Amino acid sequence: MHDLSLCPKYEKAFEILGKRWNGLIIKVLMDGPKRFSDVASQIPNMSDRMLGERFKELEAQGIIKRMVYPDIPVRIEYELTQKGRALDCALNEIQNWASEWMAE
Amino acid sequence: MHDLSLCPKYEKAFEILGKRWNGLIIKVLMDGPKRFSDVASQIPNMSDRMLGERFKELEAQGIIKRMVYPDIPVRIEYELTQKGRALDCALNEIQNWASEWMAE
DNA sequence: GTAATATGCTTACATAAAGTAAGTAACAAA
DNA sequence: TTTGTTACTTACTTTATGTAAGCATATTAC
Repeated sequence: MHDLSLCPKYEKAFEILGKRWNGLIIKVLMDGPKRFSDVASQIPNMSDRMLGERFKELEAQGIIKRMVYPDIPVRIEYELTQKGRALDCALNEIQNWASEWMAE
Repeated sequence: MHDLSLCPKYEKAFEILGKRWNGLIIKVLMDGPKRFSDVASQIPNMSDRMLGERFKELEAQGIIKRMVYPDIPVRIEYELTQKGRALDCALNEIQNWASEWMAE
C-alpha cells in the first residue's frame, strides 16, 4: 500500500497540544498576560509542579514569554507570543466541537 | 480575583486531544476507514500496544467505531463516527497553524 | 506435511511522565 | 516575631508509555 504518512509539522504540533495541560494553559493565556497563581487557579486539577514545567517547555517552544516587572514585590507574568496567539482559531474550533459533542 | 475557569466541555475535549497519539490517529482516519496495520504504518513511532489501547478509548468515547467484516480472512476496520468527523475543522486549523509556525 | 508470513491484537517488563505533599527564598504586613 | 504571599523546587509515589516478545487464526511457499 502507499504510505501517505502525516505532515511532520502536524506531528510536531501534536507534540505540544497532545501533552496534558497545554491546551488549557494556552487557552487561559488567550485572555491576556497572567501570573503563575492566576493561571493555576483557573486550572484547578493541575499542580504547581506541572504548571512550572509546562511554562518552561512552552517558553522554550516560543509559544509564551516570561516577563519580569521590577515592582515591589517583583511581578512575573506569562503571555503568549505571536506564535501562541496564532493558535486562537484552532482552539476556538476545538471549543466549538466540544460545545456540540461533549456531554455535560 | 474573579475565577472565570475554563468551559468543562473544553476541558473534556482536551482529555482526548491532550493525550499522546490521538490527534494523529484521528487525522489518519479522516482519510476514510482503515485497518489496524494501515494506521500503524502511517504513525511510525507509535507501538501496536498504544494503538490498541487508543482504539479502545476512542471507541468508548464514541469517536471511532470498530467494524468487523466476515470476509475470509476476517477484515476489521476502524472508522470515525459523526462525532469524530466533526473534528475535521479543528484539526485542519491545527494543520494550518503547524504549516505556518513549526520549523522543518 | 512443514515452515514461513500476515493480521490484529495481548502480555510482561522497563522507563518516562505526571501526581502529591512538603519545603524554600524573598519580601511584606500584623 | 509570627504569619502570609508569590513563584517556584524537591523528594517521593503512582500512572502512562515504550519495548520486545508471544499468540491464535489463517494463507502461501516449499
